[in-house]
Amino acid sequence: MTQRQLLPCGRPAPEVDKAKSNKKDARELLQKITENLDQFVAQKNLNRSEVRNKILETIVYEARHFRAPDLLEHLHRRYPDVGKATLYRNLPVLVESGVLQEGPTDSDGQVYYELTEDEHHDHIVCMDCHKIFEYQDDLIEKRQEELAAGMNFHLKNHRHVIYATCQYKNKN
Amino acid sequence: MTQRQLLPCGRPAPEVDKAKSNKKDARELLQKITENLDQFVAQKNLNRSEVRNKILETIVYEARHFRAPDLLEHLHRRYPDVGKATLYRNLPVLVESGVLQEGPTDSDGQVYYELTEDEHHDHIVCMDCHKIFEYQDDLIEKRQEELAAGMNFHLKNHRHVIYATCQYKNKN
DNA sequence: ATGAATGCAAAGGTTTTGCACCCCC
DNA sequence: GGGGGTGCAAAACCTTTGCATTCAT
Repeated sequence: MTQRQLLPCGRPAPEVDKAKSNKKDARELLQKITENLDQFVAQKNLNRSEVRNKILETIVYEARHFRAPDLLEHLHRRYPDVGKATLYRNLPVLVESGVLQEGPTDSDGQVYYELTEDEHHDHIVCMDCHKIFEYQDDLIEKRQEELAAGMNFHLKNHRHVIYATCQYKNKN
Repeated sequence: MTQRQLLPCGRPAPEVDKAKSNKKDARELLQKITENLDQFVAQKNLNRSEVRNKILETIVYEARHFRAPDLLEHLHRRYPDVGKATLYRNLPVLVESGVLQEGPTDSDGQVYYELTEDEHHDHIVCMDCHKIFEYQDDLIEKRQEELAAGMNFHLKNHRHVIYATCQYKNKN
């Protein structure tokens, strides 16, 4: 079981930055998800688009775990000329293509997106101090595949969030 | 492992209505969550409020599983004079008090609330036909308690959603 | 040439906030 | 009396949509 810490809004806490660099190298990751997207685009007879690549790039370099408005902000810093409507029109495409998935909501109901190709992890959030930790447990991973199979479903994805209180009593 | 079906928006499918009547009797449930809320209110030195009781009542009788705007609509049908700001101001209180919890998001990212005191269940949603099934699995329930304990967290709650495709190939 | 993708601005919907008033303790 | 709690209206915020234009194939 592994564990590492994120700040409430999903940004990595300072001590996790090292862990972040352990993630797939950004260039490699970007290339992989670009391929995935291209494949989806081809299959659906859509057109390739430069803006979508800018969005992918921004996600990989700035916000692997984000809410739509956050990504919009990052995107505008990198590419001020991209319209927000375009981002909002593309998010569902990225989800459909499997590049993105919805991540956990924080304790205030905000929906996050995250890269599917990034390391898989689940989340445990502290209801007192609102810190978000990541963990990964093979037993649960395995069990839910059995469950889905038992219900005649083909498991595609899942989200597991534990709400709890941690031992550090720093409220808010 | 139990399973029953909800419509995409979380409303019970017709054949589940029977199951719904198996739930805790509404009056009893309302009383219980009212007590829970009262306790929270006392502990936090808040004031009791008639409007909050109206909200609880509406939740129990109209919408045990809802998005904020849905609840607002129900509330206004029962109590047209309650301001929407009041509802939005009270939702976080109800979550903090433990009466409500965030439910699963549907595949379009909408956040739902649900009664904590209602039967516990997790959700499996079909990414093709968007049906939502409920299930409950003791092994996973137990395992995540161990996990939380192992991380020195005190487990309060959790959410587990499986995204999958079901065997019925009825897209949309 | 055709359908997809885009930017802009406007619209739509949801949630929050300021303020005056009221109510609970 | 003081600090919640409330309703109203306005504001803020997020997301979607219409439309004219540009782009990819």
